[in-house]
This record gives sequence, structure tokens and C-alpha cells, in this order.
Amino acid sequence: MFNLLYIDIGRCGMIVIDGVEPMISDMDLQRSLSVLQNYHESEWAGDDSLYSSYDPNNNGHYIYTDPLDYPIRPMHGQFMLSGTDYHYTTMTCPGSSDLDDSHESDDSSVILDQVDMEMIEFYERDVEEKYSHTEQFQQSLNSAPYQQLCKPQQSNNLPAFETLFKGNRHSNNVNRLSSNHVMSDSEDDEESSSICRKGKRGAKNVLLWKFLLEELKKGKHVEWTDISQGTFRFVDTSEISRLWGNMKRKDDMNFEKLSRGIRHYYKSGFMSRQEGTRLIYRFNWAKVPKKYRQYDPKRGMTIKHQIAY
DNA sequence: CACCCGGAAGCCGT
DNA sequence: AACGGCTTCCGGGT
Repeated sequence: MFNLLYIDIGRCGMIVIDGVEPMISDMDLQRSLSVLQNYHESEWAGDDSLYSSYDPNNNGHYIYTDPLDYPIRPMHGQFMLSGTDYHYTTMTCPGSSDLDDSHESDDSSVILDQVDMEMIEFYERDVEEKYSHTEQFQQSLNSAPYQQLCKPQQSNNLPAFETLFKGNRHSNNVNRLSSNHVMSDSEDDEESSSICRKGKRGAKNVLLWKFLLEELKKGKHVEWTDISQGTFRFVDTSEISRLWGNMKRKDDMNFEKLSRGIRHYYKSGFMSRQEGTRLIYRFNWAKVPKKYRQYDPKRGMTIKHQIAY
């Protein structure tokens, strides 16, 4: 039997498989995906991004919340996995990549006391890469919704983030990886460990392209015209510019300036524009760090995005 | 008018 | 102190 943990830390989706050979259990997979689906339909209204947190309290059921609307408050919990007792803490981690001016920054984080974060990061890449295209994975997308959502319990007297984080990063645990595992040194961006970043108030360090990608998920002021091509259209230039200005604390932002920002991306080929059209720009998926792809040139639409879509 | 273009320079957080 | 990633301004274009 294998256990699947699906953890989403802030804006980094993570899948962690427990066991020497990472294998997805049908049950767990279907459960997690259908909960997502269910949650999405019943409460998301397509407005927010898909963020989630794993709640091991309830027999491995899952909680999904959007940290922006439903910030995960610090709480403790514990669970058993393959005979091992894990303690975990969820918390908000200020300042990572928050994207909405109406909220104080709330990247939600889940920290598992006894799990090596590097291992999680490794699994995140590895597992998604290996299994996202499999048949059972696809099938489970259509499975019946799983009804039960559990709600997190809140707790007030918990240590501060810094305290909690210290010592967790390289915890003494349990490297259950088989010996021949090699970290993929590949193309991924450095920032994958945003969870470890202490972060600052506000969100000045948001990048334009991440902001756009995030807004594209919402599809309100910008929308995909062809996600496989990376092309998208600005629906409401003034509104999107206003949001961007908010985020960067630039109150005189406008589309002129925002688009100048985009044009800087042309040089590197990160983005481009199709000629003869207005307000239609293009992401070059190949140059978008994997983690942020909503469509992968090799594999098609990203799992998370399929669900959210 | 609304958008598109890139050079030049300034700003600001790391 | 240097640098990335814009922001601001601009003259010119569709």
C-alpha cells in the first residue's frame, strides 16, 4: 500500500509520495483529485487559484483552501504514515508571491516536522513528471466527487514562523529515498524554496510574468486565447494595470508602462506578440520555469491546471 | 484615440 | 556597489 500526500505550499504545488518506490495509489489519487474538483466547483467559482493544504488529521483526507480568501492560520496537527508519527504545522508565510492587494500577504505553508524539504521538492518534480500522463491519472479526473471536506482547526498559541521554521529545513529525519535517487539538477528556477524565505511585507518583488500568469488563471482581465500556444488577450487593460500598480505600489501604473514591461521580455524570447493583432501576447512556454507552466509543451496541460480549468 | 515599438535613463530591492 | 527587473519618459509608428 502506498500513501499519497498532496501538499501545496504557497504557490508551489507538491506531491509527496511515501515509500521507496514512488507509486500513486488509485484510491488516494482519485480522492485527492476529486476533492479538488469538488471544491473547485462548489466554492471556488473559478475566481481563485488552486491552492491547497494537506490535512493529515482526517485519515488522509484533504483540505483545500485558497490562502488568499481563506488563509491558513497557524495550527498544529499530527498524523501517522507508514508507522511513523508526523507532526506538522501550517502557517502563513508573509511576502512570497502574493498577488492581491486586498489581502495581506498569505502564502500558506505546511511544514512537516520530520520531512526533509529537499526531499519534498525532489518528489514534486519527479512524481509529477512520471505520473501525470498516466492513464489512471487521467481517469481519476473524471471520478465521482468526494464529498467530505474537513475544516482546519485553529490554534492561537503557536510559535512564530521564524521559530518554527528554524531547524525544519534540514531536519534530522528519514531519508527514505532509495540510494540511487539523484536530484534533478535541471532547469528549474532557484526560487522553489519560497517556503524558506522569510519574506517582506508587501509584494514589491512580484514579477510581471508571474502576475500575468496568475491573472490568467482567474481569466477575468486577461484570458487565454490558446493556452497551448501561450497566447492570451488583455480583456481590460486599465483594470489589469491598476492591479499591477497596486501590487508594485505604483499608483500611476498604466497599460503603457505595463506593456513596456512585457516588451522587455521580447529580447529574451520569453514572451512575444503575434503580429497584426492588438492586445494579444504570447508566453513562450518552453522558457517558463516548469513550476509555473499552465501548459507544458511536452506533456500538455498541467495537472493542477486541468483540474482548475 | 488606443495600442505598439524599443532606446535611454532612473528607481529600488537584493 | 552592482545588477535585475522593472518604471518612466519619449519620439515615432499603426
